[in-house]
Amino acid sequence: MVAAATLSGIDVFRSLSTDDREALAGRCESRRYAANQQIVSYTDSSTDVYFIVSGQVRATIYSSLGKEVAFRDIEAGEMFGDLSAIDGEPRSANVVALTDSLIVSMSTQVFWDSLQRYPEVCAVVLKELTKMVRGLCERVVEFSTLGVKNRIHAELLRLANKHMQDENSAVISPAPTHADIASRVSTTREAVTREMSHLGQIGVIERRSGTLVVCDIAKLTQMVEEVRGQ
Amino acid sequence: MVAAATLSGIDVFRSLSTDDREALAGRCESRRYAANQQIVSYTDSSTDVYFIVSGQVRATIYSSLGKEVAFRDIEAGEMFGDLSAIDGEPRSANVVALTDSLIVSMSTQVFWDSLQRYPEVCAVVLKELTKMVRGLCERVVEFSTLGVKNRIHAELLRLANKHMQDENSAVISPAPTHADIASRVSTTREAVTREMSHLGQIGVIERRSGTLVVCDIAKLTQMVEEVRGQ
DNA sequence: GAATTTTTGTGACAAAAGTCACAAATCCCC
DNA sequence: GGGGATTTGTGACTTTTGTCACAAAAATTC
Repeated sequence: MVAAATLSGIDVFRSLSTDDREALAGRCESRRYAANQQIVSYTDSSTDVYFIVSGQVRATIYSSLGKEVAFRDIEAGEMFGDLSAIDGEPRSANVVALTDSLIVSMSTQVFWDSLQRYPEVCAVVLKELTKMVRGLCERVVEFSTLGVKNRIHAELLRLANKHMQDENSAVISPAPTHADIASRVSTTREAVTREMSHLGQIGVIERRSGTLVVCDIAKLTQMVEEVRGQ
Repeated sequence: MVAAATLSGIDVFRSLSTDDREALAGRCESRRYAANQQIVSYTDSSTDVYFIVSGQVRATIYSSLGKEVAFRDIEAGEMFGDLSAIDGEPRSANVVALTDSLIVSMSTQVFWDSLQRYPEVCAVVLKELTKMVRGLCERVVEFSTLGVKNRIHAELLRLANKHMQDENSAVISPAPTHADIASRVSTTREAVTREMSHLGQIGVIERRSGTLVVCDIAKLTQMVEEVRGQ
């Protein structure tokens, strides 16, 4: 059982009236997860849908045997587990809490009910799926057309755009580790280290204590498409 | 204006009653496209949704500058252009007719209407999007974890699964060109040629006139995950 | 069925990316 | 504020992938 107010922070339900939200809240569960705790495993066959009230969570995909790929980080207000709820197939990813998190879950049944009953909810879900498709397309194109260095640029750019400070610079805090970036663009930690120190030398990024500063977004933007990384 | 019968071949509308289909058909247009004719360009800002009544069509994504990636082939009964209709963003891909095709189009407005009015339609659209997400995830994982040879195996396997003949073999006709396969898995034509002649030597595939025969699907399946291509 | 045009096959070489092995720098926790 | 754990930096080397340049084979066209 969940308080109606809890759902007001969830993107998908934001447009509902308080009454509707209350009705829905009565049919959800909520639970806390500690950092590093597993929430969904790509082996299990549950089909619940989850909503992050607070905290942050990471989805990791696995290849048919073993290797893992950082897939996406999911923030407060967002949803995950919808794929399995929609098509009934097994989960596509492992989901682990990055920080202590409060998470609401809903059965497939209730989820479908709400999609049918509230067109606004349905619209938001459609839009989220669409956004995922576009994001994934971008990633596929990136893998197909960009070399490792350029993919690193692209990833830094994405990070920068999420943390814009002013027109041309961004402060990313806490700074992601090189290994982290490497896993997102599928390369090795070493390649990231090398390229990032190069970017440091030419003054595009800078690192101070625990933060990463992108000083020249314009230049980085331009570098993404340049074939020669140097 | 479109005959109601025309829509009965479209997956998304299959579940509707004849009456509903008729109502909807009155609000659609239909048009023929010749092979190689462009249907949607990734530059234009239309937001119509298209449904393939007959024929076959190919969507190609473009990177921010120039390079193209074969994205997916779309068959009779399927839909495209839904992304832009849902989120209002520009088209993500070029779409070109592969064969002479008959295509029905529907305005964004009518599309949303039908999503709201007919829950079955909405459910199918949600499922299609989900399927795209899963397919793209698979592709991303593939790029991240598999080398070129293994990606070629995986692509052949996908083709084979679409054209199964019996338990362990498939006949693909017409055979795709090597350049075609190369573009789907993002490598060079030469790499495909080399790997395919190797597969021929070990008896996994065989080519006869215009067709490609996968004789040993089991072996191919096993090879996808093997690190050594040989 | 001769002449093109497209596809396929292959070798030699160049460039890109990954691996390994360690040293140095930072971070974090009592 | 010392000490262990984690993260970063870097060189040497291997493997993978792509590029170029042609020749051979097939498919198409007229």
